[in-house]
Amino acid sequence: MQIFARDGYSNASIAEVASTVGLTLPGLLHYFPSKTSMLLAVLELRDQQSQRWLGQGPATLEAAMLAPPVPWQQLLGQLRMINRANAAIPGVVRAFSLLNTESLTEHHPAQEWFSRRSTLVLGQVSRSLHQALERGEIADGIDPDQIAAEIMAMMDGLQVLWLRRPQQVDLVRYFDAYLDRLQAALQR
Amino acid sequence: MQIFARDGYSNASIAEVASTVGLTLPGLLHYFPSKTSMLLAVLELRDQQSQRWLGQGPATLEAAMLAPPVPWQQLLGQLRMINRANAAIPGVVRAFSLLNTESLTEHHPAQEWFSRRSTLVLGQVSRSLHQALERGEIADGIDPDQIAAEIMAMMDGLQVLWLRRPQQVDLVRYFDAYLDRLQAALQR
DNA sequence: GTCTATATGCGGATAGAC
DNA sequence: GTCTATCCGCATATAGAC
Repeated sequence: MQIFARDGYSNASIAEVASTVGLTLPGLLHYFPSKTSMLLAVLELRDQQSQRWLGQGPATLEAAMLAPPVPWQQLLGQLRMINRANAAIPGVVRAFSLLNTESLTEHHPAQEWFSRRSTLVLGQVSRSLHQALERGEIADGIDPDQIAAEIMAMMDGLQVLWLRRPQQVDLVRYFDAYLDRLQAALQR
Repeated sequence: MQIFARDGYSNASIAEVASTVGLTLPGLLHYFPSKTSMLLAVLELRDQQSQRWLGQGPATLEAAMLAPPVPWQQLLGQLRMINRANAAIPGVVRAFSLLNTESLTEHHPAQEWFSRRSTLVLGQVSRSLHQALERGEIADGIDPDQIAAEIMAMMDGLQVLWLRRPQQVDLVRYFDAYLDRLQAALQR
């Protein structure tokens, strides 16, 4: 994770990972047979972490999509908490910001993972808002898909800007301010 | 630009650039003495393009920061137009999205360029809003720096999401919807 | 201005000893 | 389980002929 955070995936050298953990390259490759398998292990680690954050939710991502939607106020609260937690682990955020765009290239081993992640996040937010619409909890004319994409774009975009200018960009305060305004607009 | 758009910078091979334009590698290096110089040429090209978009504005970026701020409504209109233009050139957007995060790594040759770009964009938006505040054109309690970072994060974040899911994410409509709501909130 | 040939280095991965 | 030695490919860049 440290090396991927510093160099991204394709630019990282697993030989350096090996020496960092006090092994030679073949020694490390005994545990992870290829560079790709190392990356997938890191992504899997993140999946486990996410599940811990989201508490006692459904076990698999598919199950989460099938379960009844989370109330929208609660969901936005969860996103605030995730963002807050992210602000304390810039290395992890860095790794995933780099991997996120890097995985836009063809045949990238993390492509599936990020595609899946966006499907999940967009889907969850969209479904929550859709439910709120049906119940008349939020204003008509709201497009759940648009709002969902907006929120995800803001989270990821703010992270990149924060990584570039940590002194000027306050990740927590800025995201909260954005969500405050969004919530006010939705409720109207 | 094509090759950088497909592979990013460090992953791109200038030998492939050479063969794409019908040259051998040394033939290409006759014009661009190094890979880095090619990248800088691409960035410079983008600078020229930006200047054309922003019309008859100040010639240099420094001059733009010293000139009186653009009225905020007009500035947001310019951002809408830039976003609209971007939607027609996914290859360029792709190249710069990849380079943007890639340049977060140390010693990356595009680091300065993107750092400078963020300084400029954040500064311009922030100054416009600051002026509007002084004139009482927008609501008190607005933080110009926060709003500026928000807008830039949204532009860059939406681009990445759009590149990943072009079918689901409508770059123009989503950004306009976001700015509509932001403008309404500012004016209140 | 463009080429062939080459220098040089680093990358991931494997063979096989211990 | 970890090592040394090695293979192989691809990268940027250079030398020097034409």
